[in-house]
Amino acid sequence: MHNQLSEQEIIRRDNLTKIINLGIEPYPSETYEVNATTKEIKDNFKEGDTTYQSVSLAGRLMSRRIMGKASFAELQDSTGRIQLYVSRDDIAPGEDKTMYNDLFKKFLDLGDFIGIKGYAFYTQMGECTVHVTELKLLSKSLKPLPVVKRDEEGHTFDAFTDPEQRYRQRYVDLVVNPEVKKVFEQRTTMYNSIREYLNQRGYLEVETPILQPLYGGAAARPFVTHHNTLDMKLYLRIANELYLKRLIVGGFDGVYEFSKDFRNEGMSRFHNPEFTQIELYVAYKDYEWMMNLVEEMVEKIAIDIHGTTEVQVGENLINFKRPWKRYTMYEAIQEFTGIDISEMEESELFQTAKKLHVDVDESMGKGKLIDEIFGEKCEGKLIQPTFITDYPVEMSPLAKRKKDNPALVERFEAICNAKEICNAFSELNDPLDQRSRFEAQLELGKRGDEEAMVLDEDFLNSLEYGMPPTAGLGIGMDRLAMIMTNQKSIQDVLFFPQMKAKKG
RNA sequence: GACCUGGUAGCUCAGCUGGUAGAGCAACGCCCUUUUAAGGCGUGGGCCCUGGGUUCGAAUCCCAGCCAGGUCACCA
Repeated sequence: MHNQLSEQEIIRRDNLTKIINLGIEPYPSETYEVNATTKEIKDNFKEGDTTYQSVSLAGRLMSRRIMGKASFAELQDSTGRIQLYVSRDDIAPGEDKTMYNDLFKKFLDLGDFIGIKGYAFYTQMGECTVHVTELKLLSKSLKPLPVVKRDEEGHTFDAFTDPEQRYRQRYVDLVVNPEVKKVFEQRTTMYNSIREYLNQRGYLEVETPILQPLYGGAAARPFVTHHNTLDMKLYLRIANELYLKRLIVGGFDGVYEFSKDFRNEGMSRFHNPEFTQIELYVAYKDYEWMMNLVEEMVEKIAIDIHGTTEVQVGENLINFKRPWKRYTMYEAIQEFTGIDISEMEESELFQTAKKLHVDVDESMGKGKLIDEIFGEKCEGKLIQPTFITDYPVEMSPLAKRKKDNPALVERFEAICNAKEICNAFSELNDPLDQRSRFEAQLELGKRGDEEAMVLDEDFLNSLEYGMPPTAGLGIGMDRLAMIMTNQKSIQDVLFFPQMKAKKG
């Protein structure tokens, strides 16, 4: 890093002092009253209308085309851009032409925040424009923004595309790439849609600890921290599952939380160290009931964002319209490999996996083998939203066993665009079974599995008081946002994705 | 973690098998009162990611490193 100023930065600082010398405050603090947005004017103003004849707008100056005593410029506010027409004798009506000749033409720079008053009209070229009668500097910009231009056919010139700069300086990305803002607005629509759906059903949005003395509810390596006063080790949560279930024990019928979770693992275009899940727990329900909820809720999300159940994701047009296809894991494997593994024992499964060229090794148990075959042969082919049910018990230490087959659990995932978008099950509420499942996890931990769960004595204590039959759900909000907004990388649905610190 | 690709002006990029660093936009100066991605003419602007090496000479070749993207591996 060098903190040498560039030529353009020096010029802008110079302009700043010239503005101050004119007696103009470059960073005024009073409210600037705005009575319209650029979008509103462009959408509604018609030639000859008496509306928008006294507008007040504020935003950034994004381009300037000076033609002597008159100029065209563009103002960008949070809703878009509109053209401004600035004539010398309007903003500097008397003898003193400083406002136009110096301030507007020389001392303002692209990116400066200005407030303008004026009236809307159409130019001879048919462009909706605001004729400026008053102009005020609201905040001076000292660094040059990238100048991105677009023509009528939507071709972009000199786009600001370098991913590293876009993510590290998201503020610049947002100013200059309007489609980026849209992604994040859609992400928020998704959250609002879910809140609306769940609140309407009477479920309570809650908050549970992020700093936890024990981490649980998922298989992952945690971040570790330390509390000075208590002098104790704390973990950043990897999930909030065990806390929400304690609330069900406590007597709530339905609780949910948008949970920022943290996992100390590798990064990829599907993994950021901190990410968001929504988890939902509803008493007296099971996973079948929860499947219906997911279908209905995700269908609503698509409609709230796009106005239709169909969403274009890369090459694929995905339709979230209910009902979605449902397979048991065995059925899915049979569908995509033609092999029925439902009656197979471990050795036969192992041979089958090898025959299918699935990468397996001797350490894998029956459940893991099935999961590997599914992951390798089926998941990638599931583009339209599909439920997969009945997972092996070994993979699911917090889920309830199936009545008719204790090797399986009442669990489902929804797969969409070849990726898991949710995970849900009938929650295990038998405290004795839960204890033995935790103990099995401890064994895995002793054998070196760094992601094995730890035994949470207080959680078991809560189950011993009694938890009603409960259905639980987790949805990866970032992954779902990627699908709903058609983005290839998780970094594109997070404002500030994690980046390695720059040296220097 | 492995491999591949990249890092040059504020932005987007050229710069071949080594010979003093280039374009467009942006900036600066001058001319222009309804123009439009880019009006005309002119002018500046670079630790060429960092550190070593080879060479008379390195943006370019070699080695090491940093950062990023992609593919794969790992992974609820």
